[in-house]
Amino acid sequence: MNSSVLKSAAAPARRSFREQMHLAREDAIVQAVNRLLAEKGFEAMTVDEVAAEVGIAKASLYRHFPSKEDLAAEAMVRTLERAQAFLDTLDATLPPLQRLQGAVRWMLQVQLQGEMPALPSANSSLRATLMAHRGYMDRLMAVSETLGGWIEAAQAEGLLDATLPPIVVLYTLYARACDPVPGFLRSTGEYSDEQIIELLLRTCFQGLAAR
Amino acid sequence: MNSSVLKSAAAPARRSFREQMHLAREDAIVQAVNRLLAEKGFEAMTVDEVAAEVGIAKASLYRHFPSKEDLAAEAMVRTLERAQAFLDTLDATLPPLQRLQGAVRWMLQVQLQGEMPALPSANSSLRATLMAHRGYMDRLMAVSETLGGWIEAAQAEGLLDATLPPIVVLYTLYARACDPVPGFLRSTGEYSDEQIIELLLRTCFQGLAAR
DNA sequence: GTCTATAAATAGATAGAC
DNA sequence: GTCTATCTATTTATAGAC
Repeated sequence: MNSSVLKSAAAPARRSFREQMHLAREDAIVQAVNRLLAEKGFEAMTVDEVAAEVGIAKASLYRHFPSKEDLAAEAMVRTLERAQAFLDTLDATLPPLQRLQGAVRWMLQVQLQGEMPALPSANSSLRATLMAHRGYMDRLMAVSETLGGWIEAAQAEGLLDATLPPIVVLYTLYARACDPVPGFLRSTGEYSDEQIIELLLRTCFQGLAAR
Repeated sequence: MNSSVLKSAAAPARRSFREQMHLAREDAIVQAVNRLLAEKGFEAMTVDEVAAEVGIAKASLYRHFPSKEDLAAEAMVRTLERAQAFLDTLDATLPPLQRLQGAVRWMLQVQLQGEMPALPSANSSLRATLMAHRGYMDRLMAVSETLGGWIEAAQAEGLLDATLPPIVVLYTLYARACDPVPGFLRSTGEYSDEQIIELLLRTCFQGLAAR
């Protein structure tokens, strides 16, 4: 056997394997960040906790991500990608209003599973980082355009209140991702997660007033 | 003149003056805390910032309050007292549904004025402090009972969705105090505060779906 | 790339003079 | 009661050996 043949055949495979390991590790990191962001928010989450949860040294974390802000931004990006992927499965299979309800249902499920990273509060250091983060903003725009199209379609069909500006509807839907009500309801122990989601969908789309 | 007479006459007045100064200072402290809690939340707010905003040394702050948690708890208590005082002005003057809407309107106004302290996120160190804080819990119960009575009355009148558990309605109303939508809408520059409040009242009570 | 060890900055809280 | 100065713990981030 020619060693150069071996090399040319094995080298790509080994690099691919390494890359997969690398990606798998980064995935574990981002998952831990996601969970901690959901549990306690950006300010209260510490890099030490992330490292401990992943099971690696803190210095190793900084080989993967340059800062705590970038760590959080990456978690946000992954969540937006998950969201877009889910929206794509809904697209064109249902009437627009039901697609919007499906989107809210998904957000509530992810939140109740403890995997929805908390939005940065008004003046967080994270907010500036995110606004300047190209990957984040691009994906946020993509999701917003998908939802925005559904909103206008649902309004055109007369099923969604057409007197509400679409931006108001969009923000109201987004806000379900960090709604404290699901957590409060769960802490009462009175309702299952499925019941909580159905209740929230009703208050969101039908409102509190009698119909 | 008998000095003991002078003393007995003057001493209470001087102590009252001192007490007023004391209360005025504590009020300034709590106001600063309130503003900072609204702006950046408990974790991101630092005691140094509070001291700087009040214009006193940090050590002086700790003569008034034993810890950062107590500082925040006192701000919460004051806000609950303001809320209860406002609710009392509404009581028995309007139908229950309009009283509930008035309560939400008040919360949104206070929030837009930057005076609504942010609720503690799920696992905040503040949460444990608050749950054990007698003054806070008492006032929270009082507000909840007032609102709870109105909710049941509005449901009995058939104006509020009677198929929703009252606790769900109560939590949904409370959540308006930390709703991120008003801030997002304001940042677009498209709407006045009054318009934002009316839009939020509509989405809250009428829902997003067409009627 | 991972680790241990440590820097550098900042947090909450306190000591002690006045 | 207020101040300056400081303590102690914790945080983000890095250096340098392997």
